Parts: sequence; structure tokens; C-alpha cells
Amino acid sequence: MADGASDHTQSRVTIRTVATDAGVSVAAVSKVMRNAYGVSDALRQKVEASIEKLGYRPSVAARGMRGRTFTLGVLLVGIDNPFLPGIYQGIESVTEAAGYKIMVCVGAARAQTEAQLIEQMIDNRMDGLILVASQIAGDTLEHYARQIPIVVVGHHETSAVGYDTINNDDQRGAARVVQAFVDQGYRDIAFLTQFEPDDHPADVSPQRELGYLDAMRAAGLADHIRILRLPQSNAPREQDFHQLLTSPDRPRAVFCWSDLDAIPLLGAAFRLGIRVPQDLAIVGYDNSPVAALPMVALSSVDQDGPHLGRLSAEALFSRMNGRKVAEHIQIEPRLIKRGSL
Amino acid sequence: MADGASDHTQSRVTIRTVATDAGVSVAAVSKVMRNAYGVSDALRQKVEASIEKLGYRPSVAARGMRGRTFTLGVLLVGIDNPFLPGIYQGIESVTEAAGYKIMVCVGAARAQTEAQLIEQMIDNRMDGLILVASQIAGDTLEHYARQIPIVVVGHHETSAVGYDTINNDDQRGAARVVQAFVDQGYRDIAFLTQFEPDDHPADVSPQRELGYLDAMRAAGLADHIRILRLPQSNAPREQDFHQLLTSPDRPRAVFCWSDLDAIPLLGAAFRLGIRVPQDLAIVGYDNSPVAALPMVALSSVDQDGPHLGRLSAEALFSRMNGRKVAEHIQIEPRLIKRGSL
DNA sequence: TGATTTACGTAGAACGGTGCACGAAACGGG
DNA sequence: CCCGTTTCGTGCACCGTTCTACGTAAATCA
Repeated sequence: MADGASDHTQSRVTIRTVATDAGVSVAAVSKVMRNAYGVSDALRQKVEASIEKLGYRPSVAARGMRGRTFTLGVLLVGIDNPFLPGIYQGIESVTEAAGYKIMVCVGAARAQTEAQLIEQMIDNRMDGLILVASQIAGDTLEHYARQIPIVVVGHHETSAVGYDTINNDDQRGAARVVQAFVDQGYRDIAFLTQFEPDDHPADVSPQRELGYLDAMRAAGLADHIRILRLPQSNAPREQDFHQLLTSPDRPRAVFCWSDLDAIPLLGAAFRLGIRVPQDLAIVGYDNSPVAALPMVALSSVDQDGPHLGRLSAEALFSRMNGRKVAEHIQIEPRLIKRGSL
Repeated sequence: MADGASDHTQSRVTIRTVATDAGVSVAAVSKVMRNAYGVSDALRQKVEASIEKLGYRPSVAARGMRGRTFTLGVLLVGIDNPFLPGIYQGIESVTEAAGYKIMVCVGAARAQTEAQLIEQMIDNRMDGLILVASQIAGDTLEHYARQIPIVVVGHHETSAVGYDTINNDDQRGAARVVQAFVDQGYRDIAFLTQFEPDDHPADVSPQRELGYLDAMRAAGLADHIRILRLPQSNAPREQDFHQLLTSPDRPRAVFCWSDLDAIPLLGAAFRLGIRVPQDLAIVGYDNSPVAALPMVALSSVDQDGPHLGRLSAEALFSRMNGRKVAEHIQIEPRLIKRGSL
């Protein structure tokens, strides 16, 4: 445990330093910084000159104690999820234009860790929070939402009252996949997931499962419904896939809840010499960059991450500006067809 | 631009609330929190009971004004670089054990943006900084290092005095690749990069270039030295690759500065029907997860990101504990051979 | 037992900002 | 020319912690 402190005593330039240098009061400098009402041009220029000269930057921490930090917190599920960069980029484009900064916390897809990270961001006095694919339960979120404006992306809490949700329509996306399979003449279509729908019904995977079930029934394929539920894990699951693919009743087509599993599955098939799509058709979800590689050529549902990101940042701003009634937006997913289907 | 503030006036539980509730002074509560000297068991228990009851969490921002925040800042080049998750995980493993939190800023591989982000983290009163693959010039870093303890990963500033650097030995890694090519009988070995060595000689790519040059000369292949320098860009570069691969003097073997370019190059080759490795051998750097997919099977140099991460966090802690003399650590890279070579 | 430590708890001044309340000019209308 | 408005700048009380300095009571020693 680290305990001592080094002497990085570069005696920081504070608002007082600037005030002294410019020969005005501290309050005057503060006013200039916040461009508040009641500042003459002469004053403004004096102060700005001193700020420039001294290289003054206000302390976000200190500012946060009374005012706002102009910083938004973004909680990401993990750092290696291909679905995140697009969303992040969308968020950033909006926040940057608004002059807000972003601080990121990286979760571990465990609800308790994520709650800690949310608290950390609150304790760091962020002005608002965007939670991406968080697994936290709805009532916990309502609790935090009373303390800070929150927008959730990738989590379907449509009855949430204290915060907004932004999603692609996962049920519709799943339906699109089933439809595409059916159009190609497939009937034996399985759904692969690693989540129990009862645990976190608001998560994306159960939503996709629901969409799959409905679409299969609507297509008259209720008898062919088949859910392959892997044990939940972050570890590579080559064994599971190997077993699945070599089993005598291997499905003809598999819809994977995410590219995260679809791509390794494709890899396992490749290794076993199973031809895709002749012997096995696969479709994933999230349209990660890897899916687009020609040697992968995985069909996948695109969520338009940047759009989701932009919408969530905009929703957060409007909420920070006083909107009280919750918004629940869903955008249209799009199936990108490649060689695997 | 957002300007109003909502009424998230959940009147936060502060140290004063706790003090009143427990019937002690504010200072006493503070002492318990920091488990400082001079607290009786009775006092501690009273206070802890109140903390528990009220769900008190200290404000990091306020704490940062006088003491330490127990939070480290991590600056990442971008969010979609496959080389980052491993490093991040390594950092996290040691910071978590030490009871420190992490806040992340995501750069854009532009020096100016990154400088702003560093300032942002300083302004947010982080206790120390880990910069991953930052492109900031050495003297700028020295400047910031006077204000806050800094460790740099993935940037070879071996003469740095005010901060530490942790790297894999990129020159050696490159040499390993050349050696492996030579061992297989290749002579026409090109190096593919998108960076000018003069711009940022401390970056990893110029280091790998240097290692390539030395190794080629050492192997008596000075005449076969060939640097393919793409225009620097984040955009997909299918055209560049297409042109390179269809050119009459296409090299027999290509060592890519990073999997970031090696994988798309492999994709372009696949699309053109160029057999790998029969017609074209490719080796990358960073050993990203995608490289391990059987249909990709890209040979690549592994840096052991988690190890780099752990070392950097440890270096940061030791620096925060008062070490003044800079440390410059290099670990051994390892070539992972797969089908592409 | 009296003198000295030692242990414990508290007051209060920082830290670096914000923003309200106030006063002093400058302005303008009758 | 007087008085009510604006306009501009300042003083100061916060915000939620840390931490030094200090007072008091208990424990230790001679």
C-alpha cells in the first residue's frame, strides 16, 4: 500500500494568484471564468491577460464543491467489448461540442463493482452519468438517479422513471435475423446465449432471445425453437463450442446473442472444417469490426453505436437542463449480410 | 450547450452528518476514515456504526483539496486498440489490491488532445498518472511530471528524468521477427509502418523499424531492406493495401508495425486470393486476440500487456512513495508463430 | 503522591473555487 | 439637482474534506 507523498510542490497557480497578478478580487476572476453577469470589458481583459500569462487552470475538484465540474462520467462494461468504441465516439462528439469533458470508469460486468464505480463518479462530482451496458438492477439505478442525472445505454428498463434509456430495438433486430434465415430456407435455427433471461430480463441478450422466440413462432417454427445456453464466463469457451459443433444434432443455423460469441464459434467451425454457410449458418449481433474481415465475413446486426452514443449524450444534457420525465428511445437495428448466412 | 441545473438535491450525507449522528467532532470522523493515530475503540465503533447507518461515502473531490484522492488517472490512446485491454487489466490488478481507484481518459493519438487530458486529470486531483502509448513529446512530459507522478507505457523516452517508462523491447521484438523470417529462408522482407521515425522517434513503431533495420543488416540482408510507409490515418486503408498487394514488386514477406495494420492487410490478401504464407508471409505486433482466430492465424509479437500494466502501476506507486530517480524497464517480447509465417 | 508521559478528542485554519448580498459609481429622467 | 436604476466590483460565507495544534484525562514513573 502506498502511503508517503512525494514533493510535487510546483505550488499551483490558483485563482488567488491570478487575482493578485491582475490586481482584482478573487470573485472578479471567478466571474470572468464563468462569464457571469457584471464584468466590464476592461476587467475581463486584465483578468484574461493574467490567466494567459500564468497559465491558470481552475481546479475541477474545487469547482465541483459548489458549482459544476463540466465533466460527464461514462461507465463502460469492460474495455475489450467491440460494441463500445462506436458508442464512446458518439458520446464524445456531442460532449466535446458542448464543452464538457469525459471521465471513464471501466466495469467488469459485475453489478457490485459497477455500483462502486457509479459511486466513485458521484464522489468525483461528475455532472451526469452515461452507463453503457450496465448490469445494475433497475431499482438501484433509480436510487442513484436521485443523486445525479443518468442515462443508460444497452439496457432495457422501459419502465424506469428517474433515468433515460437508449437502445437499439433488440427484439426487432433478433426478428430480422430469424426472418433472414427463414428467407434463405432455414428452419432449424438455434439461439445461442450465455444469460438466463430471468436473471436480468432488461439486458440485451434476453431481449434478443425474446425477439427470437416471437419471430420463430410467427414464422410457424415454434417446434424448431432451440436455446443453446452456455455457462456464463469470460474465459475462452473452445470446449463448449467444440462439443456443440461435433454433437450429432448440431443445428443448421445459429443466431448468436453477440459477435463476442459468434466469432469464436466461427473460429471453432473453421478449425473443425465445418463449412460456413453450407454446413452451418451463423449470424451475430453488434457488427464488430472483426466481423467485416473478409476471412471472417460474419453476418451481424448493426446497432449504429455512434448514433446511440449521440442520442444518449443529448438525452443526458436535456435531463441536466431540467427535464424530469423519462425518455426511452429505441433505434432501428440493421442486419448486415455477409458470407456466414 | 447545457446550462441549467436540475434539482438532484438529495442533500448528501457529509462528514458533518456523520459527526452529528455519532455525537463526535468532524475531526474524529475524519480520523476514523483515514485510520489515523489517536482513536479509541469506543470512538471508532460509534463512528463506524453511524457511517454504516447513514451510508456515508467521503467526497473524493473534497478530499482531494487537502489530502489524496486515492485515484490514479490512466490515459489511453484510443478505445479500440487491441493492445490496451491487457495493459489496463494489469494496472487494475495492482491498483485494486492497493485500494486505489482508476479513472480513465481516452485520447485520440493527437498530442494536443492528450495534453489537455493530462491537465484534466491533474485538475481532477489524481494522485498519479499512467500514460499508455501517449504521443506527447518528452519535454512536455517532464513539465507535467513536475506536477504529478507519471509513468509512461509504450513510449521509449529512455533519457527521461522526471518520469518512468515501461516497455517491451520493441527493437528486440522486431529482431525476433526478422530472425524468424530468415530462419524460414525468406530474404525479401519488408517493414510496413505508418509513422515517420523523425516525427516521434520515441514511439513504438520507429523503435520496431530500428530493430528491423539492424536485424536485416546483421543478417546480411541490407540490400533487401524496404520500408513501406503508408500515409498516416485511422481510416480503413483498403486501397493502399490493394495497391501494395497487386503491385508487381510485391514483397515476399511483410513485417507490420502492428496487428492494427497486419490484420486488414491479411484481409486484403485473402480477398485477392493471395495465399498466406505460400505467396506472402505476414507477421504483426501486439498479438491481439483477433490474430489468434484460426481463420486469421496471424503470427505476432506478444508484449505481455498485463505484465506491462502491473509493472507500470508498481513503478507509479514506488514513485508516489518518494522515489526520485527514474526507472526505465524493458521486458522481453515473445514471437507467437501461427499460420501466416 | 506529584510530575511526566501518553492517549484521546476537538477547534479551526486551510484547500480552491462559487455565488449571494452588498456598496459605490455612473446614468438618466423629471 | 435630486433620486431611483443600472452597472460593476468586492467581501464573505459556503462546499466537504484534511491535518496541525492544542487541551484534557488517564496512565506511568520515580
